[in-house]
Amino acid sequence: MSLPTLNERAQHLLKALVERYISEGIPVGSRTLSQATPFSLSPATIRNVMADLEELGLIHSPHTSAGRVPTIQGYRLFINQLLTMRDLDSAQVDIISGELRQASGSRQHLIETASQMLSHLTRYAGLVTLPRREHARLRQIEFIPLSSNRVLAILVMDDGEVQNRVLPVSRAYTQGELREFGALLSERLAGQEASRVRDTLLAEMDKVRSDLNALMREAILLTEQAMGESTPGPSLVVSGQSNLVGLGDITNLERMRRLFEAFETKRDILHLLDQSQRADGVEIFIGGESGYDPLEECSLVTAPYREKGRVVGYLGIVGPTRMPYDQVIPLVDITARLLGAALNPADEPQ
Amino acid sequence: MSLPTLNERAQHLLKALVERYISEGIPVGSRTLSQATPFSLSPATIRNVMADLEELGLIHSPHTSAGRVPTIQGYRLFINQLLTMRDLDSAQVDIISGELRQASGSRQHLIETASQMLSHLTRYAGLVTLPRREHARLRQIEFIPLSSNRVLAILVMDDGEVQNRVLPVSRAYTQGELREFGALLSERLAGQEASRVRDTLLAEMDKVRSDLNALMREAILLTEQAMGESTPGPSLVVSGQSNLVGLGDITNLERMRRLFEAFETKRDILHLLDQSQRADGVEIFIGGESGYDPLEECSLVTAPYREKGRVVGYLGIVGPTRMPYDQVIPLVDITARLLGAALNPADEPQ
DNA sequence: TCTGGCACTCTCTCAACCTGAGTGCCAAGC
DNA sequence: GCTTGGCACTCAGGTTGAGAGAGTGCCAGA
Repeated sequence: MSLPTLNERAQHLLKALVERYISEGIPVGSRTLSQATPFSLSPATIRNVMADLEELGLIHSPHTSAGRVPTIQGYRLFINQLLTMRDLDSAQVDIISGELRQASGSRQHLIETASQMLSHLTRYAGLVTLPRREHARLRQIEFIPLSSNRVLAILVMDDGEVQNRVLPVSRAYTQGELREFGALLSERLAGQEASRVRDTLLAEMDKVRSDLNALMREAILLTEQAMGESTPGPSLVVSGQSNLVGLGDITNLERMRRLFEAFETKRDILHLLDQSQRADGVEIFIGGESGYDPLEECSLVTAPYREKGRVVGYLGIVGPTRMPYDQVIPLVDITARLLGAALNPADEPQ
Repeated sequence: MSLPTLNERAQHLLKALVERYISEGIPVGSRTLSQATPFSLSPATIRNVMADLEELGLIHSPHTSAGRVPTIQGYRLFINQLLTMRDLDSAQVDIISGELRQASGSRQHLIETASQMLSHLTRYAGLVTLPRREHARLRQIEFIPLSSNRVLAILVMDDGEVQNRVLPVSRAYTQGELREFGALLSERLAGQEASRVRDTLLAEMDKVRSDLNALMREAILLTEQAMGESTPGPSLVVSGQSNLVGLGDITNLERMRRLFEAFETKRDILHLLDQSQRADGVEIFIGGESGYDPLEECSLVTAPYREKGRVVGYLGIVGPTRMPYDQVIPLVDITARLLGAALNPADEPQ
């Protein structure tokens, strides 16, 4: 699957062809290309080069008398070697950072805003995964009685995230009892990373099992349960899906249905994003490269975003394979950076 | 806009025609209808009746040599006067109540499950509004310091709902100070309905303004702010949108795009559901009856659901106008009832 | 190695035509 | 007066064939 090496002329022609096809959306013929390129080659010469490119699997004809269209490999070579990025529109950057600043009150809101920015500015579908919480530290745990057999557990994380859950319990507890458990557990667990809390709790149970009274045991179970089902909501925020409806490139209706189904299910796309962590920056899956069938006629442009230097999530867009990569790639890149910046709250400004 | 009254024969024929059209999806001709009806009338006679029905605006021909199709008014009359409901599949009822029981741990999860049930069982899009919280009572307020200029406010409601929000503050507060505010406010406000908390707070401020210290004032503002932006997330849960993609009836691609946009925006659909409160039970908007353009070629079947006897939200489905109402209506109805039952947690079982 | 020329292929569009389905209307029958 | 069979008419949809347009492949010559 390695990309072939091309001489300068072939590179130039492939670049011109892909750019032309991206902007016009119709197969590019030799005549068109001969006019669009500064080499001033005749259409016939160009045809020869195109025949070579076709043999290499970089372009192909939909039919005999149509022009040429880039294949997935053609796009891949174009993006890897030939693409010249467009400068970012500074107005766009201002919009993104402004909106993100406004939303910085709530993590959830921040993620949603980032997703919307991506979809609005690209006119495709925007994706953002919720930031991973495994490195967040526990600050406090509280239990509040709701009724004789239901207790509300509240977990407060160091960064202000709150998780809560109603737990069924086997007997009634007083407010005092529950407050005491909360204080006890908070003391033991505060400052620990959430991902380790479970282990600590289990170890604790082993260590002191004999003199552990039933209440403590129950409290530990409660906490574990509350930690376990971390984020109940969706862990992927999709927006602007409707942008993909009339996109023309996606002709087959059944295929479109499956694409939307994928957006609803979220699981597979999330998995895909999680796997894209090979690269440090923007990563691109063209057409079937992702190996995920519903995205067959789409491209996925993703980037990781960071909190305190650690990658905690991914964002990106899904659009047609025929997409102005030179604009979209920088946009996804900058959005990831700005989201990262917005996630690290500026304590003590000035 | 009042519906015409029909003689028995016309009613019978209209009913047969609508049922036939709903099941087959192609315009119904006089010949077909003559075979399908027990009256044993000749096609010619039926043509006469159909001409009358057309004159009344209940059916119409797509073109000269096609059969007849119900108009919106035809559907309306059919639903209001002619429809005989199908008995509910008891297996379906079991599925719904089972899934809802499993999800009863979290309100959010419950709502999402209900929406998914609706979409799975109808094969259309399911909608559920989040339950209105205005009658929930406040149980407790807490403030937790996050950093020198950010405080986390947590509101716990009587039913176990928790809302939280990071608030920017102008100076650092100690944990003790904040705990004290929380206790004070909790005492004043506990047991009040959330919708009145704001007023109470304002009155309180007026009453004791002179000797109110800066901290108290700030705490009140904090609380108000936290109450104000009640539910930050979406207040409508949509699922199974992708079911509507290949639906055939929705031919126009642009129309479909706008339908999906409507699902994303949510606001207008939410508004529509809120306005459907005239009726006590299931309500149906056929095609353009809703007055909302993106739903032009769709029908909306909704029902309110209750908590403690009070209507707190709406659920329903969006599908094509040509829809098996006899099955969908009972399904929406029972789902609303079961959701209501699941929302009222059975304290002290046995 | 590049170029012009030429035959060839294929899609797309348009118009003409045919068929099948269903209607509207009319006159005859019960 | 309602019902029925008959008949002419209309229209959508499928098929066919011709023509235009675009682009290619290949070849011979510069």
